[in-house]
Amino acid sequence: MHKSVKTRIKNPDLIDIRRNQIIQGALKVFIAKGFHNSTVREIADAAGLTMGSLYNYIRSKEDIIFIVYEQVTRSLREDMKQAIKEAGSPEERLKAALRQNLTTVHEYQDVIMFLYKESASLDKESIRTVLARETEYIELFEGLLRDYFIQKGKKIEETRLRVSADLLSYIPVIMTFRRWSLRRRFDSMETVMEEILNFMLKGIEFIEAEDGG
Amino acid sequence: MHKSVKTRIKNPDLIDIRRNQIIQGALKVFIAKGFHNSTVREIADAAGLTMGSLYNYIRSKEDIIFIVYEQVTRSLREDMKQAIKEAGSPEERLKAALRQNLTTVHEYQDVIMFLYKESASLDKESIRTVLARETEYIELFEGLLRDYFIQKGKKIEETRLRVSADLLSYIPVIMTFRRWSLRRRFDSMETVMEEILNFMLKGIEFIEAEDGG
Amino acid sequence: MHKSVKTRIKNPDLIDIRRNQIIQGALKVFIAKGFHNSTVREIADAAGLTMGSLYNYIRSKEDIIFIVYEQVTRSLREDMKQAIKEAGSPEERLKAALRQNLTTVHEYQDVIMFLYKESASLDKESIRTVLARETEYIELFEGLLRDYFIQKGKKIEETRLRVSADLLSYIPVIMTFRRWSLRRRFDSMETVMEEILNFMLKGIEFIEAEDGG
Amino acid sequence: MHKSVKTRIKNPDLIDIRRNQIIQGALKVFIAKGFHNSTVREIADAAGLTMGSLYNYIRSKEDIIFIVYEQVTRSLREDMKQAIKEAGSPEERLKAALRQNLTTVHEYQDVIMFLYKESASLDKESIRTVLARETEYIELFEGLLRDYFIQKGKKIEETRLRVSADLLSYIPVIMTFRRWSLRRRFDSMETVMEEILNFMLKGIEFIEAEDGG
DNA sequence: GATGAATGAGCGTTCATTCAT
DNA sequence: GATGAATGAACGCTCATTCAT
Repeated sequence: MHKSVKTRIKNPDLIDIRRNQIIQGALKVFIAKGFHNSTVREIADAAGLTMGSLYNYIRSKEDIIFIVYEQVTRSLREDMKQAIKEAGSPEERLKAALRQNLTTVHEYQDVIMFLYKESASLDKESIRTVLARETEYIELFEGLLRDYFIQKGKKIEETRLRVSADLLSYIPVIMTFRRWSLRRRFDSMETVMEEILNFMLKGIEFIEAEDGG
Repeated sequence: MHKSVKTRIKNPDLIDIRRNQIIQGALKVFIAKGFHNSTVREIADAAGLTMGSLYNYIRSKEDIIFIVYEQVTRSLREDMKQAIKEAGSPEERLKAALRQNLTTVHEYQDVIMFLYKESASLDKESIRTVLARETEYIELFEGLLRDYFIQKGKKIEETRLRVSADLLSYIPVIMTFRRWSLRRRFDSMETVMEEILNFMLKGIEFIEAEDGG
Repeated sequence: MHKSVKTRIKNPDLIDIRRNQIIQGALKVFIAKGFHNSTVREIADAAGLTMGSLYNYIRSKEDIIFIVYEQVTRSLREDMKQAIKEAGSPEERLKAALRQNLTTVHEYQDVIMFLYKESASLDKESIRTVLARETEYIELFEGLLRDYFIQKGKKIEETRLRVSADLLSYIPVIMTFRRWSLRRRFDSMETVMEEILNFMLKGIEFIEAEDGG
Repeated sequence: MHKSVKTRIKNPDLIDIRRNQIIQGALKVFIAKGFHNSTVREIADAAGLTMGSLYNYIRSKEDIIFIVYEQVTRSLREDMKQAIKEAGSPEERLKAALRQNLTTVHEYQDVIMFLYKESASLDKESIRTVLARETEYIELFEGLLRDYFIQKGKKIEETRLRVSADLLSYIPVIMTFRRWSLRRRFDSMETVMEEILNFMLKGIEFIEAEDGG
């Protein structure tokens, strides 16, 4: 499962157990203080491991952030695939994806925030891996948009479609970056999310001038 | 000018000169290596100051990031005000603002990226200050949207208007966060920017189904 | 056989088997990286043992270097005794010893180097044991020199004889300490060895002004 | 003076003062415990510096051993040059060099021992530098031997001459490696040194069968 | 007001050793 | 008698901050 990061431990089940401890603990600490302000000791504590034991399962602090990224992005991808699978028509599938993205981003704001802020803390090779996963995610939206336009009999503009895929996957993240302000300025985040969904749907010409949520 | 950060120095002109040196130097270093990987020594060198002298104008490393934030966000706000001032009708003003936002974000990608990634390095009080400035910026968009809708004679939906203001000011930042991916997938960033602009305009019902750039 | 280092294991045959594994593995690792840069884990791996098993046969890392010293110096002594046994007259025996010493040192340069460099890593008591073995070796040369001088009918100068014994056994080691330099400056090590032999023979007045090798 | 090792300090006089403190302190610690068993903290203490201050003058623990090597070998070279300068004829100069080498090695046994044992602890580049210095030293002996043979009108055998240079510079070191044994077995080290000198002189055919010291 | 050497707490990491299974 | 995960003290090193000059 977590094969790409080398370990001194031989028992693969134990590796999974401990790595999950590490991921949970690290995520808590990283969210609270950011990668650079988190010490390995804190992470070990949060993971319920001793320093020495932690280092039996990773080789460096950077390995920790990498396995956290791996796990979180995998989990997000799987949630998304699950959400789509349950929908029927291309239109429903696209809408389901947009909703899923919104609710996931909302639900895991802290984690999402962490992902965006600390990507620079990954080493070169890890960044490549993570970007590849991100691209997968975007391409999923591309596919959904393509299917939708085909079904609608609309002409597909490649550039527009691909830019839209980027925008659609990212726009919900704005909620995360502006959350302090949004919470103060709006009664419920659900309303905000509806408005964002509308904005996105209009943006891709889904709806022509329907009014509201 | 830079009064909010305490200093040991009496001569106010000197304070401004030195603070600007610090800001320019620090920005260069921060963009290259991030806040945590930049040492105060490097910042001092980049600013053309000695360690001791630097500490005559700031009290801590965190002061540095704060004055950089202050300066950069002020500069962005001023550029925006300038851009709007030159436009005529509410519609032109809004469009000018959207374009200005896009081009500024594009031009100062590194700086924008730095602003977003390192906000966690600001202390509580600084964050409050910076968020207040950000809110000013958003409110500027709110005003432009309001004027535009009034002129158009459209009914103003408060929530939608305010969410849109958030989205419009932040969507261009997507370019920054996804730049590596976008550069690889698109021939020119100008095309991408046009598509983003279209997406935003549609999002706020500016255009009804025009097709293209 | 390896009784002096305490062990938890009862079966003496197994002790010998495992100790030999340890010695062979450790020697390989020590030669490659030196004592301090070798980890017990590496030694265990090289010996084909697990960490836990290794510690059933030694009590500490220092025990390992000690049993390696024991084994290597015993082996060198036995080779020397063998070489002498085969020679006839005192003169032949002395020359055989000098040649054997030279070729052994040449052949086992890495091991010899290790012995000299890492002696400081032995604990006080081990050093005493090892030095005693070394003295045996020197005394062997003393005996050979004494026999030779008696046969020659020469007056024996005790001090000179004993100092010579030290010099004769150690001069070949110069090859080891200066090997990089010697390799660069001379075509063949065989020539160098001949010259060293000549030098030693002259030093003990063996040869009076013969010229060459 | 100590230019080759980078430092954060600007005042060159201070660099020399502190580096000398470091060298003296480090040498004490290294001699007592060897390079690997010495901690940087111990070295800092022995040098009368704090950890942080020490690291203002060197960049790594390996830098410390390098500047120690530099200083010690320079000092040995200078002593040797001084000793030769004062002698007259080639014969006298050669003898002076041999004596100087013997007495220096005797006097600085601990330091010499350290030099020979810990050369492996130098990094690649430092080893090159140190070996170059060593070669200088050997070549000095080569030159003295050459002058001597020319003066004597003897035919010069290149290989023999060069091997002899190696042997002559190194043989005294045997005293250092065997010191515990020698001290026990001989009344005075002066006698031992005389015998070694004789051995060397005979080895290079200086003396033909004179008897004794 | 400028200088830059000094400080020391705290970081990431290693590894000899133990001991429950 | 073998296994290998757990341990934690100690290592080399960094760097924001201070302060005598």
